[in-house]
Amino acid sequence: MFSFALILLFAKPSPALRNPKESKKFTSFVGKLNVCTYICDVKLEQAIQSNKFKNEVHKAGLNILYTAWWLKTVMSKELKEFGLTHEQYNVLRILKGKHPEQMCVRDIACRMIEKSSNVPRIIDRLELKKLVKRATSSIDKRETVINLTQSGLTLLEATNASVNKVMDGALTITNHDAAILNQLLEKVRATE
Amino acid sequence: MFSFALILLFAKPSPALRNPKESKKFTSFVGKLNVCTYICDVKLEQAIQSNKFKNEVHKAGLNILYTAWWLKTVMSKELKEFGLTHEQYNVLRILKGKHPEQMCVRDIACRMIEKSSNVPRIIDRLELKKLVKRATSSIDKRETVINLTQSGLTLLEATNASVNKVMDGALTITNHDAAILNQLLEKVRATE
DNA sequence: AAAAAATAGGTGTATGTACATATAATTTAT
DNA sequence: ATAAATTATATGTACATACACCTATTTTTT
Repeated sequence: MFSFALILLFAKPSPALRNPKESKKFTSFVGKLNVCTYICDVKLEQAIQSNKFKNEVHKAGLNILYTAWWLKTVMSKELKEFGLTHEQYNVLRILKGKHPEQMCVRDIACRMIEKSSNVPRIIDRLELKKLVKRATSSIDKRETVINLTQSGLTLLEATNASVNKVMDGALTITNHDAAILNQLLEKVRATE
Repeated sequence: MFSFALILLFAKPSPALRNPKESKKFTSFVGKLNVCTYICDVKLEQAIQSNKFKNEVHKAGLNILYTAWWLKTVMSKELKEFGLTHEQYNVLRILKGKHPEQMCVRDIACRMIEKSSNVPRIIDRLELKKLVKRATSSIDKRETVINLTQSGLTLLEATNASVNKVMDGALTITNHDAAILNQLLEKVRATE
């Protein structure tokens, strides 16, 4: 459902037989679909047209990167309906978690999934859309405190239902498998 | 080792006790370290300072996004030594896979991990650095064919060793666990 | 063969990322 | 109490992403 955009971009195989090796490799995976760019691809091998991985660990690294890209694409497609980017939505949700308390920029940055996101500039855009309000903290004048506006709150509520529905639909995994996946991802990151 | 940049940005806890609830939540996780931004964080809860997940599936979604960000950061740090970005490195590796055959832009795009990367512009930068060469295909004049130069090949070889070492060091998971992880990630994406 | 459709690549714009640096305010060290 | 260090935020720049749109070329349709 959210895959149409990419299908439009890439759906048809390259013209005919100019590159027969290519088509062969390709069809050996999935018949006549040009899976290399079909967003619903299941297999990493198809998604990035490679099956030469050094080992399962290396493959897992690529798999994590690819799955994250896939998930972001699915989410962004949904968020676009509401005029929000993934990052703007993330900031709004973080603010909601404390609402009606306000938060300073640093506290928001700490809770971002992508730590190096440039929070001041994301807030610039939310402020332009009047979804949040900025003010200087009276306690510490270095701090900028941010507050959800009523319209920000309303938009977020409207978005949440839609996003949750898509997430539930897209992530086809049981709660039990998800728990194992969570453990493994944390093992992956367990650099000593 | 690759975490210094972020530690510098965020390492010290907020000044004192202005927000005691906050510090408490924080110290209950890891003592005196401000884990929220410590790049080697193991637990997602610490990394994004939240433990209110709808369910394990939802948490897995965030965990995948966070792990991908973490992995990209680790890799990028290493690639910077060679003056390459993650995406430029990805394109070079894809070209190497076919070398000495040349590839057209579309074939490269198909193999990218992040499908919507703007390949022509990434190639612009590689070309400026004389790591690749562009030419118009004689068979189909719409196509631009790209070739690794000798210096591109040399740089890639130098980079690979370094990147593999870091990947092996960073991804602390057994081959067996990685295989399970790969299966689970493919289940996640198995939208019907 | 001519018209229509599709394809490959490129470009423009808004947004975001990565990183260096700047400025004002606050805290710490002396 | 003052100087030095730190903190919070913002800004500038290069690179990348997301998406719309453009042009030249090739393929398909008629």
